[in-house]
Formats: sequence, structure tokens, C-alpha cells
Amino acid sequence: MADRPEISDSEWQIMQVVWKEQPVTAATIVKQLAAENDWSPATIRTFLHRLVKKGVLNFQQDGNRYLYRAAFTKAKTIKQASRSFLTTVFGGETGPLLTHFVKSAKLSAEQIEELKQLLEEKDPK
Amino acid sequence: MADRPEISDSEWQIMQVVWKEQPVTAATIVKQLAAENDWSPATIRTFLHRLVKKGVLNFQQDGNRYLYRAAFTKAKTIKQASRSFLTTVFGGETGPLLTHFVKSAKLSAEQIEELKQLLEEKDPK
DNA sequence: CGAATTCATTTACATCTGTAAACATTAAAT
DNA sequence: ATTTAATGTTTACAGATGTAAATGAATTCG
Repeated sequence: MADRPEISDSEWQIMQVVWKEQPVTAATIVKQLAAENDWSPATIRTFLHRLVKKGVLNFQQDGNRYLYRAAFTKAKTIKQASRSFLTTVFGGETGPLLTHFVKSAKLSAEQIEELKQLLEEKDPK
Repeated sequence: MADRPEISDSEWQIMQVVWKEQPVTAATIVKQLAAENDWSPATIRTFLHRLVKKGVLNFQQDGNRYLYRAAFTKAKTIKQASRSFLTTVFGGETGPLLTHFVKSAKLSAEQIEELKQLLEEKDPK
């Protein structure tokens, strides 16, 4: 439906750790996600394998283990997922999406200010 | 992974029509989506069937066809999907999500104004 | 060096999705 | 009333996803 490599929900969790820690070993990812998600280490390794197969992760051998790296930037991947979500759930209408999230958000004064600033600078179209 | 009835991308398209037109027949949905998505009528009927089975759609018999109705409001369903997306892609951080969408959005002057207004009224937390 | 441990790869399997044809039932047309 | 058309139900099947054990290869410990 969406763009090239489709990343599932579980795989997103893996990727979040990868982007934060890369280059990263499977062991590190297991340490950070196994408990939190009640995943067995084998499950996490399966996800890593699939992500490599999908071309979302690259790796470099280091002794008997791999050092994984994201094949795409987090920004780029977020952009694709966001576009897809916008289309699917909000019919492509960013206005309503923003309204929804602004209403449901808990924002600090600084964040509110920053967003107002961004809106200020935005030229209407 | 997320909340109760999981709605797939294709199913979302069906639901968008249902919320707009309900009560609605399969024929109407076919008319609106078949061409656009290059789906055969049979495919659309499968989606309808699955949505009923998932409890996302209800129906009422009318002669030999069904009149479908959404079991949940669009607002409620959007809310769940949005929460899920926020968690998965933005790690639950609404601030960055808003920043992202504000930056990528094409907004009319009115929309910008409305959003600034909403932010204005928002008490920081 | 052999044993134990650590990784990655393969295999497994149920459920979900996308996609649609086959079948049965009901309504409409002749 | 019989055929035809419309509509829902069942069946099909490949690929994706969640979940994980079995297997094989490499490394480290004794």
C-alpha cells in the first residue's frame, strides 16, 4: 500500500533502538526490548533478520556477531510512515490531523511556543 | 498490538466510505472504490465481510442486500489509530509529531489561524 | 583442544491481509 | 414459473506478521 520497505509495528520498535544506538548488536537490542515487550530473544532476532531481508537494516560482521545499521534515516522513514498514516486515517487532510493532535496533546509551554512560531513563519497556501 | 478491532489499510478505505454514506450498501461502496483502487467487487465484499466479523461493521438486512453501518464513530476509531501511530512512529512524543506535520503541511490562512487559536487556549503541562 | 556459550540462519506455525473466484440464495425480469 | 442478475457466504492462496524453537557455525572458557 505505502512505499517501498513496509515496516511493521514490531519492527518499528526495533528500528527505534537501532537509530538511537547504531551501530548496534542484537544483544543490545534484546537487552532494551525483551523485557519491555515480553519478547523472547529469538523473536527479536527474527525481526532483525527480516529487516535485513527487507533492506531496512544493513550489517557489518564483527567476529561472530553483526553490527546493525539503519539503511535509511529516521527522518526519511518517519516521513513515509506519516504520509501513509495521513492518507489512510485522515484522508490526506493535514488540517484535521493537526487539530486532532493539538487537542489531544499534553504540551509544555515551550512546545506550544515553538509550534506557534512555526505556524507564524508558515506562508498560507 | 494496538487496540481491539485492528483495521487494515484497505479496510480503512472501506470505513471512510461507510462513515460518509452510512447506512450504505455494498454496491455503493463498490461504485466508489473499485475503480479508484483497482479492486474487484469480490475483493470489496471480502473486506466488508471481514469488517463485520471483526465487529467494526454492523448490518441490517434489506431485501437481498445489507445496509452497513459503522459500529464505532469515526472520531473514536481515529483516536485509537492516532494513539497507536504516535506511539509506534514518534515514540509517544506528540511534540515532534506536531512539528513534523506542521512543517510538511500545506495550510490555508484560516487553518493556520485556527491552529494558533487552539494552541493559545491550551494550558501548558 | 574440547566443552560451553553465543550468534545467526532455518524451519514452524497460526493469524492477518490482499486479492478474488466459486457457490448459494434471493430478487427481478421475461 | 423459469431464467437471469444481484448479493452475500465459502473457499483459496500467497505473502506478511507475531512468536519462537531447532540447527549450525563461530568464539570463548576451562
